[in-house]
Amino acid sequence: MPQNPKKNHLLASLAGEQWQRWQPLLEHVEMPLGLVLYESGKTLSHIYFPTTSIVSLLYVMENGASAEIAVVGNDGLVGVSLFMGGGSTPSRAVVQSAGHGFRLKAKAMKDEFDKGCPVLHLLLRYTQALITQMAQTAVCNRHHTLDQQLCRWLLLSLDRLERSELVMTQELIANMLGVRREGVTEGATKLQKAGLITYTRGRIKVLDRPGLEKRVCECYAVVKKEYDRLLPEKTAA
Amino acid sequence: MPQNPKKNHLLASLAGEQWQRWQPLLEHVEMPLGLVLYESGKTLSHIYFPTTSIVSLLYVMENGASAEIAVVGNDGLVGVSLFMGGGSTPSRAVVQSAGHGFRLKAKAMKDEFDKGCPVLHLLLRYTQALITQMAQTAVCNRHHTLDQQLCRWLLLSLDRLERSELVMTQELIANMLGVRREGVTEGATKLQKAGLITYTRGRIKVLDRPGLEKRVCECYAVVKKEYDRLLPEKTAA
DNA sequence: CGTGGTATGTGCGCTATCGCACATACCAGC
DNA sequence: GCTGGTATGTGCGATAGCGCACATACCACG
Repeated sequence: MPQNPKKNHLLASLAGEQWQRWQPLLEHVEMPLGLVLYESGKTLSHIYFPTTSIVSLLYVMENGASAEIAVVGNDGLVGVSLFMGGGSTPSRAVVQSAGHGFRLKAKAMKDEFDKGCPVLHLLLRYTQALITQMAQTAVCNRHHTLDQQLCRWLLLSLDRLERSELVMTQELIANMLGVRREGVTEGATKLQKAGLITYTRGRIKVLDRPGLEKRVCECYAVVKKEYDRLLPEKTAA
Repeated sequence: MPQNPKKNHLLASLAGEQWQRWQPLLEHVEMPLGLVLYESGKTLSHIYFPTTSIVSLLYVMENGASAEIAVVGNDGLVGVSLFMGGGSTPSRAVVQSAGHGFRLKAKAMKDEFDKGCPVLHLLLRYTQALITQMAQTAVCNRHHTLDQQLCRWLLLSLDRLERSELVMTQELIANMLGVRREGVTEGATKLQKAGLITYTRGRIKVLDRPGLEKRVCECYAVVKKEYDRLLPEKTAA
């Protein structure tokens, strides 16, 4: 049942009276592959809480090339700029793995945030975790090989879904990582030959997660550790 | 007089009663080259407001290589994790250009933040601007040439100082950009030959700022625009 | 059961950057 | 004014990833 908001870890950690207030405001939404939740520079109308979907925050360059800045799944929310005060960002949010989620009207969100301490602190801690993911993306882009980045990306995505299978073409992954499609093919072939994954026409199944973790660069662990530290409720769930 | 806290744009935009409360809490500090304001993972004791110095947030990898995640100067503050709730981050903050600044005790800062709306919103908007800088660093690392990144770095640093001269060896710049020192030498030589800068043993003087802006990638403008949008007080100052 | 479109595999020359090894050039202090 | 240390310039082979051009393979739909 994708209709359960509590599948989102942030929503899951809302308690008592807070939850009573939010529950009626949450609107269940389907999130098909490719749906754009917000466009660069546009004011956000809603804030999204993915449950069974994954959303990429990505920057699209003038020449059309792109690069992913961060991934958001059932661990978080899309649209921090709403409560951070900017109302928009220079990035785009696109559904990268189809599924479901919930959303909250911008105004309702902002009122809630300004009102009070419990949510405020939770949301800010989440934002800090997201900052870490962005920072680490920058580092990884600079220093690590395509193979390592592919592993990082797979693991980050897996952590944000319940399944061990991703519906995702190599072309799409290449857009996210900001590399050539052929490069992803090569990397994926290596992983396949090593028996870590199998994939067929847009479906990647992870067979050996520990194997991926052995190949990934330190960036993955840094991000994971920081999410666990800042959002311990999630780990418990 | 580097003793004037109002040289920092965030402090400058504090008004009336708010400012009255903060002023006595601010401690003037000298910030020599290489000073580490906080270490990866360590709890912050103070929050820093640079006035005439520049601080780099940088991630140091296991193998010792590094990459800059963002630059902070008189436009902002070092230590957002304090009010974001984490208290630490996986990055290090190092003084990259010697100068002065002010600091505030962690506890005082946190109390102020929790207390109230006016500062809270200012600080969050600043944090969002910082997020943009990080995101753009990731993009730039992925897609742009060393030459372009060098221009971006010079411009970002210049914007955060009052002078048009940077005290900075090529070795240091290389650490920030996460590239080889020789690469910086090459890039800098090109800029020198083009008459855009002159430099001698750790001193870079910018002769032709518009020239740099012509060479830089879009990343610089994206970041600048977002800072201006989110922190309009600064532009006025 | 063929057919067209999408997804994946592979080869090849090109370029930016790396890693390393030096050559020079500048400055400070004796 | 020499000398040692730091900063900068340069050359060269190695390589990861790019751009492009195709070859194949799979699936959906008629």
